[in-house]
Amino acid sequence: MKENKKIPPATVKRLPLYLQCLDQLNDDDIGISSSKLAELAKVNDAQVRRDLSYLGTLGTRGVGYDITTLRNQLQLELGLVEGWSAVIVGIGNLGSALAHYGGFREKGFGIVGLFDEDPKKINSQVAGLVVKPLSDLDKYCEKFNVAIGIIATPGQYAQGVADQLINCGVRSILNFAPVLLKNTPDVQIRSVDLSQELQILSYYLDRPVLKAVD
Amino acid sequence: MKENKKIPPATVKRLPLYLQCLDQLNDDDIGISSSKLAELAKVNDAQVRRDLSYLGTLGTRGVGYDITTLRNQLQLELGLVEGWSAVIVGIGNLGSALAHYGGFREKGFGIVGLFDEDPKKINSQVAGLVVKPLSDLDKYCEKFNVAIGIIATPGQYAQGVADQLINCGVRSILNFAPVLLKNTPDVQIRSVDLSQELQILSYYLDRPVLKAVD
DNA sequence: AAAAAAGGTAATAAATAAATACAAATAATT
DNA sequence: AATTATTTGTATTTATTTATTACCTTTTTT
Repeated sequence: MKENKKIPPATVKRLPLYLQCLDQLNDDDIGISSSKLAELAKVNDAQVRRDLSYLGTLGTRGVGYDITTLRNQLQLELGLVEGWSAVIVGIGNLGSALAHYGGFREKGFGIVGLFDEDPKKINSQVAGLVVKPLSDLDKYCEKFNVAIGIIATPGQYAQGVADQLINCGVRSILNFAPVLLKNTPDVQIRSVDLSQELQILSYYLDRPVLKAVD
Repeated sequence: MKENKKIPPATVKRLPLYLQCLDQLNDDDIGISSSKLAELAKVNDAQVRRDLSYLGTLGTRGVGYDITTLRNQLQLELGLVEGWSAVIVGIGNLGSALAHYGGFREKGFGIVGLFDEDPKKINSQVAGLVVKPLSDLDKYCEKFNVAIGIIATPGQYAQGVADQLINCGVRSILNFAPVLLKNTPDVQIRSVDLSQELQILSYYLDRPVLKAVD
C-alpha cells in the first residue's frame, strides 16, 4: 500500500500496541508472523496484515515479518525517533507520578519542564527537575521546542492551561483533567479521564453477560 | 426505547461524558436541551437524544431534560449508586497518585485497600490507608466485597496480580501496567497505557493536517 | 513438483455515526 | 381558544468507518 496514504485512526491506535507486543518477544526471535502477532495483540490476523500494510510492504510472503524492521518502521511512523519534548503542568500527585513515569522516556519522549502555580511547589524538585511557575512556560517552550503539553491540573484550571500551552506553540496536548477541552484547529488533544474509565467498568459490572469493547 | 435493551458500547462510553457535562452546568440550571448538551459534549444533538433514549423516556417534549432526573438516571445506569469497592495494587508513584485521586470517591467508588509486595512500602500509610502485602488480598476482597481491582504495578507483575485478583473474585480490572492482560471469561478488563496515548499524539504531531478520533 | 505457510489486498459484512424526517407533547403567542 | 414555535422520541436512510472473509501470490518445506 502507498507510503503516504493516511492511516485510519483505529489503525493508529493499534500501532503502539503492536510495538508493545514486539517488546514482549524473546531477544533471540528474529521473525514473527501476522498470526502470532495477532494472538499477542488479541486482534484478527488479517487486521494485523492490513494495519501493517499501511507502513509499506514490510513482510515476506511465506516467511513473515522481520522483528527489527517492523519495530523500526513502527517507531518511525509513530514519530518516536523525533525525540519530542514535553512539559507537565500541574505537579500534584498525578503530575508528579507522570514526571517519574519511565515509560515516556523509554519511548523517546523527553520531559523537559514541570509547571505549577502553587508557591509551595514552585522551586521544589520532582523527578530531577525543578518545578517552575507558569510564567516561565513561554521561555521553556521556545528553548526546548516543546511539542507536547501534559495537563494534570484540577479540572477548573485545565482550559486556561491548555490555552497557555497553545499560545506557546504547543501542538499536542494530553489531558488528564476531568474536563472536555475546547477544540482548536491544528492542535491535537487527547484526554484520559481516570474516573470515566472506572465508570465504564462499572456499567459492565452490573451486566456480566455483555462484553465491553476497546 | 426499552429499558433493558442492551446499550451499544459506543454509547456506554459517552454516558460518563454526559455526566461530566452536567457537572459543568450552573447549580441553578434545572433543565437542558439535547442541543445544549450536544454542544457541551461535542457530539450531534440527535446522537444525544438517541443515547439517552436507551435509559428510558427521560425528556419532556417541547421542554428538554430535567438535569436532576438525567443525572440520577445516568448514575443508575452506570451503576454509580452501587458503591462498588476497589483495591489498588502497586503503590508506586502512579498507584499512590491513584489512591489520592478524589475523582473516584466523587463518583461513588470506594478505595478500600492498597497492596504492594515491597517490604519498604508494606505498613506505610498512603492516602489514609495502610499498604498491605498481597497475601492479605483474599481477606480484603471477602470483607469488603471488592468488585474492582486497579493494577499499577510494573509490567512484569501485572498478569500475576490480575490472576490473583480474579482468583479472589474480582470481576473488573482497570490496568495501568503497559501490558496486555489475558482475557478471562466474565471478567471485564480495561487498560490505560499512558505511553501509548503519547505515542498516538506523536503520530499526529508529524501530520498536523490529519485529525485524531476518540 | 506438490504442499504448506504466510503476506497483500480486493470484496464483503458489520458496526457506528450522522442526517433527515416527522409525529407527539409542551410552551408561548396572538 | 387557536395557532405557532420548540423540543423530544424514534424510524428511516445514508454515509463512514471498521472488521472479516476470501483469494491470489510468494516463499519455504517435503
